Amino acid sequence: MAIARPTHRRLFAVFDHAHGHLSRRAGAALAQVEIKPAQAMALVYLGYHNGCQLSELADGVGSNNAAVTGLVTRMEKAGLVRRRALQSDGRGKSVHLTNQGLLKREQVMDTLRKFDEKLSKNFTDAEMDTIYKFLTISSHLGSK
Amino acid sequence: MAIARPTHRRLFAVFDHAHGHLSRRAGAALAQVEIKPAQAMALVYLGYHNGCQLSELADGVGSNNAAVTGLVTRMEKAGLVRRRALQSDGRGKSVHLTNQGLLKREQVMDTLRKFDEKLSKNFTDAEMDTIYKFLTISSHLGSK
DNA sequence: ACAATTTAATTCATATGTGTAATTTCTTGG
DNA sequence: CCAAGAAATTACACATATGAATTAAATTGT
Repeated sequence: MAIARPTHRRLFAVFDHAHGHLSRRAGAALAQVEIKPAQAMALVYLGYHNGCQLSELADGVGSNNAAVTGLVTRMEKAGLVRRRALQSDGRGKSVHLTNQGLLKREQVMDTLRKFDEKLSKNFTDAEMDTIYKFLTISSHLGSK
Repeated sequence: MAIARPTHRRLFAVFDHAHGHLSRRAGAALAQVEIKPAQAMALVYLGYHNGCQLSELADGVGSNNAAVTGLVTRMEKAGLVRRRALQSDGRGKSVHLTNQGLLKREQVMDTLRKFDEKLSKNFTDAEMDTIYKFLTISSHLGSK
């Protein structure tokens, strides 16, 4: 057999392609609750780690510090979160959900729950475990 | 069992998180051949569909028409591709790899091949089939 | 204590993606 | 042929991501 493991070829290209389409679909769904995907992801993460620092949020949403600075600034302007200086470390700042941010997060969670169901409904539990494992490992290949 | 299919929860969030990290890693690898991920994806696609129209390229890289206009403009400026008017349809334009673009594409393919190998080495063929199926289906949930 | 290093956040220039509107060019029904 | 609609591309405003450089604050080695 001359062609080995053909389905494994161009894995990143296929992954990136899928992300482009999925991200657009998710964006359309999230537009119904008037929020952009990046801000929605930040809201979801903050629900589990409210009051974390900007750096942690950056890693939590798969982004970097520079991107999160702008993201949090826009979200602050929209009244979804607010920064607070750390007493323990003069360099760091923590990010906190406002009441409005909490409310928006619930709408986001509802929207994403439906979206996730559509995404996973054609797969068995075992298959989803494999997919989840792949995504998790990919996130930690070189977190730095 | 109160908690059903826990690993399936927050699927899109996990996917987006993984893409963020992977994309950064790929960007670092591709920086060695001095090209950005989006342009690299376009080069890869054009290798298989040289001379296609902008619209087809947009779908091929999981993006949209407006994004591709700017992308092709930057790539044209970099000497990697060039636009050509269609004789058959005055509205459309086709995109063609230059010799420089072809050369760059080979470097990109080498870089991505190594990257893909790292990504897939912890999975069996059967698991990769599942992952590939998930990514492919995700791309076609609602292409438009 | 102090200089060198490290770390957190920011700023900047640039690249990229998205929706909406405008432009130009087909295509089609009357 | 002409008006209406559809299609391909572009223009525009804005949100987002990245690397590099900057600033301020903490840490470390001596």
